[in-house]
Amino acid sequence: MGKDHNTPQTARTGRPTGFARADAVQAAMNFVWKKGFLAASAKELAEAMEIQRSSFYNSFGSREALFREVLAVYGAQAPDAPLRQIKSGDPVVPVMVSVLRNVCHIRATDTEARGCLVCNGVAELAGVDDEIGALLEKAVKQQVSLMERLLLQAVRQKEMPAIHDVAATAKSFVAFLIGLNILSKVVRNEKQLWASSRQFVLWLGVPKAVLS
Amino acid sequence: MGKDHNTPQTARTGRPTGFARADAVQAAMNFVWKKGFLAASAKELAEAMEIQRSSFYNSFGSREALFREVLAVYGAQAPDAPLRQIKSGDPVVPVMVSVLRNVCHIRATDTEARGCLVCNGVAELAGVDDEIGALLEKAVKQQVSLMERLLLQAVRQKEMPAIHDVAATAKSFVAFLIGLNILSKVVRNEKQLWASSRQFVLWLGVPKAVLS
DNA sequence: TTAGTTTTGTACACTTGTGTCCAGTAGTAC
DNA sequence: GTACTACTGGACACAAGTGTACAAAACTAA
Repeated sequence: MGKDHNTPQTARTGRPTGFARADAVQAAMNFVWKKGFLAASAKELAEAMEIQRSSFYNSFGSREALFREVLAVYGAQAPDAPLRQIKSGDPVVPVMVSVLRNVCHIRATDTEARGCLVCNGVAELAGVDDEIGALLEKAVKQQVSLMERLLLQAVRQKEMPAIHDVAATAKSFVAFLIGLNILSKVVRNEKQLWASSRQFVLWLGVPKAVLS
Repeated sequence: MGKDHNTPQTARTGRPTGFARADAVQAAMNFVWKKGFLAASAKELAEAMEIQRSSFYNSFGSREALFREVLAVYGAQAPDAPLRQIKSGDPVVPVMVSVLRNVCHIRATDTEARGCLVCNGVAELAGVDDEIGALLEKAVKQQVSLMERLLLQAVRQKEMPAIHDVAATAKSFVAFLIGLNILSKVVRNEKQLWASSRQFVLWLGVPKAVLS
C-alpha cells in the first residue's frame, strides 16, 4: 500500500531502519545550509546523510519532503527561536536583545559562514519554488506578525516607549534581522556585528540598562 | 591564437557576431536574477540569450566570465547606483533617501519579485563560490566602506546629527538595505516597504523635511 | 576572385543526476 | 520454525548538462 513517508515512529515490524532519522535530517540540514536548496541533489544529500539513495527515497519520498523536515528542525534550533516562545505577560525586550546578541555570536563563530538557512532560502527560492519557496515566504510573514505582537506587548508592558507605526517597525526589525544574517556571511567579526545590532535596538528605544 | 573572450569591440575581420553582446548580457542578467547563479546552466543561459551554446562559449568563455559581465551591468543600473556617484561636497542625505524610496518602488513593482541580484547572490554564493562569491562579498564590503564615507560626509555637511560609531551605523544601514531587498520578495506592498524605510532614516537622524 | 579570419550549427564523448524496480536482508509476530 | 513486513544495495533506463571539435557560413582586405 502507499508508503508512510513522514513516519517518525519506528514501524513495529519488518526490517528496522539502518540509521537514525533525526541524525540524517540534521546532516541534510547542514549540507543544505552550506550548499543551498537547489544545488543539493538527491545523490549528494544521500551521501551527506550516509544512506543509500534508495533509503533516501524510501524514507523521505522526495527532496521537498526532506526539506520540510529540515526546515522544521532548523526553526526549532535557530537563534531566533526564543522569540516564538514568548507568551503574553512574559518580558519581551530582554529576549529580543539576547536573540540579537546570539545571532551575532552564532553567525560569527560559524566557521563555514553559512548565515541563516531561512534567509538564504528566501533569497534563493521565494517566487521560484512553489513548495519550499512558499513555505519560507510564510515563515517570513509569520516573523513579521510575531514582531508586531511582541512590540505591542513590550510597549504595553512599559519595556520600551510608544511606537507610532507598529507594522512598519516590525518590518524594519525583520528587515534588519535578515540583513544582519546575510551581512554576517561577509562581516565575520562578532563585535562589529553586535555594534550594529546594539545601535539598532537603541534606535528602537530600548533602555541602555537592558544592554547589560 | 588564444581567443579574446572579453572583447567588447567588434573584430574588424571575420564573420560578424550574430547578436548584440549587450542585449545578450541583459537577457542573461534577467535570467540569473530570477533563477539564481548556480541554477542557471550554460544550456539555459544560451537559450535565454537566444544564441547557440557554441556561440556562448566562444564569446564569453565560461559561465563565470559571463556572470562577471552581468554583475557589472547590474551594478550600473541598480537602484543604489546613485550612492556610488556622490562626490565630496555633493549633498548626501537626499540621495540616500531617494535611493531607499527607489528600492521600495522598484522591488515592489517588479512583477517577478526577484529582489536584488547582489543580495540574492551573496546569500547563495558567499563562502561557496570562490570566483563570483568572492566578487559579491567584495561588493558588500565596498558598500559598507562607501556608507562610512557618505555618513561622515553627511555629518560634516550638517545634513544629519553627529554619529557616535560611524562604522557600526554604516553596517546597520547596509544590513537594513540588504534585509529590505530580501523582504521585498515577500512583502509586495510599496507603501509598507517605504513605511519601514522611512522609519529607518528617521532613526538615523535625517530631518523630516527631507522626506518631502 | 582569393586568402584570411571569426562565428555558428551540429555532433561527439563524456559526466552527473533522476526515479523506479526488485532480489536479498533483517527484523517482528505467532 | 514459518509467516509477514519493511529496509537496503545495486542495477536500469533515461534525461540533462559539459566542454570541445570542426566544417560550413559570413564577413574584410587585397
